Amino acid sequence: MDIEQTKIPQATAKRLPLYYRFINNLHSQGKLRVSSKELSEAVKVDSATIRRDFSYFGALGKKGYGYNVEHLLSFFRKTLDQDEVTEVALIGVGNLGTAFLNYNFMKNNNTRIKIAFDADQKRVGTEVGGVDVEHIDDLEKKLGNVSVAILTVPSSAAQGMADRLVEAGISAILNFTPARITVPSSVRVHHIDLAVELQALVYFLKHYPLEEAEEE
Amino acid sequence: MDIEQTKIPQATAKRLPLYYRFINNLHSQGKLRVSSKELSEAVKVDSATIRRDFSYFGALGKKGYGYNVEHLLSFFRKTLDQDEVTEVALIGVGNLGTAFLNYNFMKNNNTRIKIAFDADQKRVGTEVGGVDVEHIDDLEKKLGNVSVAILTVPSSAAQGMADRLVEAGISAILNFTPARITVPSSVRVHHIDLAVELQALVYFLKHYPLEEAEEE
DNA sequence: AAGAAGTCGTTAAATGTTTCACATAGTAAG
DNA sequence: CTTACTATGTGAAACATTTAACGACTTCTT
Repeated sequence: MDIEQTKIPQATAKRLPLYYRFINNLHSQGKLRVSSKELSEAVKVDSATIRRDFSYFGALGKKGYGYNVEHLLSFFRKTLDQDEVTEVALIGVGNLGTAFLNYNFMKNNNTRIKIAFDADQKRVGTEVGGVDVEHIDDLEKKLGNVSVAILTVPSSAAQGMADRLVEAGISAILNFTPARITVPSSVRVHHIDLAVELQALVYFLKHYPLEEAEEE
Repeated sequence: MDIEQTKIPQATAKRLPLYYRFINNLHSQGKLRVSSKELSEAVKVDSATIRRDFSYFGALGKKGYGYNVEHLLSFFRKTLDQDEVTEVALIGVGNLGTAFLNYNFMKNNNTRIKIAFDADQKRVGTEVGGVDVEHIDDLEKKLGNVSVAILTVPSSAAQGMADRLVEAGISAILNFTPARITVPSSVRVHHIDLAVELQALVYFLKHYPLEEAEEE
């Protein structure tokens, strides 16, 4: 079905959801056409990069005109499987987990947090952001065929939970704990390490001076 | 002072905080030496990449021996300015903001959230995770010489808040809103877009199949 | 209808990052 | 001391990504 798509660079793939959201915005605003230059200003990605990214999917635009918003939107919807919702489980309803549950992922999105798990009996049985919280002991029983998990547990519990998720058949984990988890090569893991992000920003700030402020 | 450091690749710079944390762990465990191979398994970064990264800072190791943990740690502490705390302000004490305030950034870290701001009078005057919450109207008055801001406001407020932060003299913004904010070129912005991260993971899962599970 | 202006899609060049592979220098042991 | 081993640091190759530049085609203007 998508043998060709395998050739799309990862850097491009990571930008697709971003493009999708902005194209969606344009569509809501009733805009009919958009150029790579305009889009570039909105998403802060070089216009040549945008044209290159789009070109991996064939000729989406028209020379001298730009891109038709409607067409672009329906194309991206297909490509990002916006019509097919991916169900997600959230593990660990602490502060960060709660933030996720309350975050409205559904606005432009193809993912739904279907179920949440926590070890704290006080939270079990409650509903957070419209999602039922189950006890972590029932993970295997209640996970169903959910294939993606968001891991927002304390880092000491991360590897153990990852093992259980893998055993339960999960295919991908979005890991928000500082722990670097080990999983079989068939499971995809993305790390988002908030402390590292903040430290890296501070490091860049101190060591990579930007040009001096130009007055607005 | 760090003319040489300007040459360090950004990809390397982003890994430094990660290395630092794991070296710190090893030190706490009383480990005296570590090889690039060992470290590689812990942080999930190729050992050649680790050696290359370290080499930008000169010869930190010894051939045939590896790296002295104590020495590595004190080197990284200096390099990442661990002795000098960078003060951070958090804007928007919603779910995500609260998660940040409760997150213990201080464990291995050179950053401290010193003050938080919110528009909701009910939150003003309270303390979350040990940080006082001030009213957003007092931003300019109470910001002091804080140079980094974490932006966890609704995306509709993002650009406006960014403008105020810039005006108030902030140097770097960690933007958790989906909005792509526009700032003068002297201000550094990093985006972390949770919805995009999740969508990208799902996209990779569907379009970039990993090798089949090898039994553990 | 013709010329001017605009914008894509792409070739080629530049830039950035990772990985291989090995000479070298140090360790460890007898 | 000598030999065997180990693991760094790095030159060079491979790989990945971005950016510049421009020919070709479309739309717009007169």
